[in-house]
Amino acid sequence: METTDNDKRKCPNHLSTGECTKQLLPVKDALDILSGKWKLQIILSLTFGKKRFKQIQREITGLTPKMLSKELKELEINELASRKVYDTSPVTVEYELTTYGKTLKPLIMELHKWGTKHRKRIIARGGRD
Amino acid sequence: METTDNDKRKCPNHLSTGECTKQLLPVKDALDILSGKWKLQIILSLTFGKKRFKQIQREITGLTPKMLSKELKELEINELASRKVYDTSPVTVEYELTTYGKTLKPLIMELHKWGTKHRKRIIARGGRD
DNA sequence: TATACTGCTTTCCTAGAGTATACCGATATC
DNA sequence: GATATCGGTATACTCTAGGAAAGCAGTATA
Repeated sequence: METTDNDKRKCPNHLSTGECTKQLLPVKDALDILSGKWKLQIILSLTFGKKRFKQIQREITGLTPKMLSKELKELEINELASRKVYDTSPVTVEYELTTYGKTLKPLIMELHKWGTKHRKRIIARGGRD
Repeated sequence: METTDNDKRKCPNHLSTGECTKQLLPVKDALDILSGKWKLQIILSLTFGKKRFKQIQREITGLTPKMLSKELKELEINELASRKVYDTSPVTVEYELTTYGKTLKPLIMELHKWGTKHRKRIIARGGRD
């Protein structure tokens, strides 16, 4: 399936089609976990420290409890965030990035950096589209 | 709407709710453009050099012409990629990252780096879930 | 008694993301 | 004439991300 005639013909920079496809695999894996409208925003919110459910919801505009709950579950399953329940009065739940979740920081920071420049750009042109 | 009682109460690390929300804005903007299953994969593919339609499709497994066409249009609209048509025999079309599109490289590289580590992790546990 | 807060869950719904398949005109190859 | 390649478009369909709204148990406040 690799190094066929098809394979070597077009990709510049010494990369065959098959090699390019290989380069894409990790990106695909990352995207599987991180894609969607909310996940990276939630993770960014948690990089500032542990947070409660309502607090996260308050910070992220437009985020409904249903989505937040769903996304937090997925983050837990993928071991990016942890959930701690405290047996207090109306129950307190805290979410926090795991050690593994914290490895996403450089990525998030790049996203934030790029987003900041991009935001300036679209504002300079008077809004988007 | 900001600096109310609500505002200062819970966010640790000296960030009020409103400040956290502000930090999230650029990330939201970036996500608006980059989210989805294919866009970042296409951009990564183009960081290796200019490519033709079919070549991109060949590299990215599972990508249908309809989606590719749609995503490329959106990348064009957002000035991340450019499209050049050559008046050859059955017509040649080449896609390339714009200068602006190239500013995404560090982000893509972080994604690739994280994805690589993540991939090892999930493979080590024998698949995901 | 009524209202409001917390941390959710549940139900219902829709827009649009994504898939599958076929087709187009041109040109070239067999 | 049959087939293939290139850069798509058309049609039709599935599926799920995401939104709106209500509810629930427990506490508190009035």
